Amino acid sequence: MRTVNPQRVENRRRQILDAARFCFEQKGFHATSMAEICARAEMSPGALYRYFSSKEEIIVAMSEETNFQAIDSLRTKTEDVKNGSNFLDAIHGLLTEIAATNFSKDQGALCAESISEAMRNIQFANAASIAYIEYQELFAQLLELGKNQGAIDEDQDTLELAAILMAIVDGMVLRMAFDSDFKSETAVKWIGNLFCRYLTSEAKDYVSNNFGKPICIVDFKNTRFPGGQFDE
Amino acid sequence: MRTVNPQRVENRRRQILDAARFCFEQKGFHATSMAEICARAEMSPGALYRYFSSKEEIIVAMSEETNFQAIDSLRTKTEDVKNGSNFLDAIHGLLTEIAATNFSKDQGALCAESISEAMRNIQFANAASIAYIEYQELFAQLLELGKNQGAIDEDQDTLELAAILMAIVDGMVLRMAFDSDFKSETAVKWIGNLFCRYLTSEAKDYVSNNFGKPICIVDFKNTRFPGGQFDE
DNA sequence: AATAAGAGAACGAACGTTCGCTTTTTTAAT
DNA sequence: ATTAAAAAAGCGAACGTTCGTTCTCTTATT
Repeated sequence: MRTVNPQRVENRRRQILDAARFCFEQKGFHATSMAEICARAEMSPGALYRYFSSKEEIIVAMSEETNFQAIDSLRTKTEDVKNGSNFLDAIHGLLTEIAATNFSKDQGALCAESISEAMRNIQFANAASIAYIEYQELFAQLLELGKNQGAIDEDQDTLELAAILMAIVDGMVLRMAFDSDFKSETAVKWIGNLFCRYLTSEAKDYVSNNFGKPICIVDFKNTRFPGGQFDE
Repeated sequence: MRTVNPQRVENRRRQILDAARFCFEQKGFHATSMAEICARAEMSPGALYRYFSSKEEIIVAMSEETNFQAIDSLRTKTEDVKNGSNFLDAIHGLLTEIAATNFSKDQGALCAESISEAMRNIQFANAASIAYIEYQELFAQLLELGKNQGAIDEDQDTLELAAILMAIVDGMVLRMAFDSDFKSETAVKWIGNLFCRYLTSEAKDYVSNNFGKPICIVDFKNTRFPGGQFDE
């Protein structure tokens, strides 16, 4: 009597999710057929359906994975600041990371389709909604730490500010999908620029004193922001 | 010998586009079947296909119509400022209009799906791209007029600023689709808030002097911005 | 009479999923 | 160690459904 091998199951699921992500990024959820995922995963439909019971389940699993990674990264940053790191460093690092993983045509397209999907698919919407709220609350926590360090005005509603900044990042991501002239560097520069406009005058002074540029045109990409340069 | 009646053709196309828009807003492009559009337009497939040769053609036509309307509205606003209207009034009016026509769950969903569609459908992408660039250039013109009125810093790249503001509005629209707690009023308030952060100190003084609030928490919705209140 | 306009059944392709069968692997008895 | 049983794993053709589109026939209009 043969028993299931959990490790093999895990490997197979990994293989399928990787294949699915590859396809979805290039063609989107609906334009990707199961046959294409099977081909990429080097697996027959019969085999694939042993590990996921539907296409929808694959979409949801892949998205949950993405969400989890984003939240995990933000959590790390927040912990760092709790443990004494500089708030502006953390923001800078976060933005760098977001730019690296999300600021591309493919990610923009996937992001757009995820939002469409959330509108039509209740299971997907729930997963996304939970992740969104968790991210927002964590981000608000980080901004709150920014307040403690005197970088953000006391009277800002950090939860709302978090939501707005997230929406802005999304807007940039989507614009990137849509307009190939809209570059990652432009988005990073402007997110830095407008974020700086929400800094306290103390935080602005700190940046100005260190880098000798008026804060209103500070450029995360081309000036040295506390914490160093963008790689590449 | 019977002749084609151009008026009837126009009416029929109108009927189809209205039906399509209704369906697309609720269910999206791909989830809406031709049968549903036919039902809503009270027309058989045979009849419908006399006026549009494919579903794609309907999608493109509907989107072009939307784009044209948005551009036309912006053009009017820009002309007004050219003819001596106050720049901040125009921005306020524009935002009011955008909020009324785009800040809803359905519009957000449609916007997301349009971006997805543009990624996969070259014809759609071209139409959207042309419209986007036209909108951006017009908006930059308007911002340039804002410079002339001393409301925006001389050294701002208005074309880039236009792109960023458009991306931000898109981000809000999409967030609204996704998160039912994210209200139109919140989006309007914050767009106003952050727009104000790009105003010159003269423009800020103008707002402060008239409304006695520090510009950094100015609220387009709850304070009287030059040009009046939001309806409803 | 001629043809535009419309109706609706039917077609055909695409696609997610299933099903019957084969192969591989594990287990346990010899 | 060998082997046979049992079930897991895998394969791929086929199924059933959905849906965009077409085709034929009828009706309306000039």
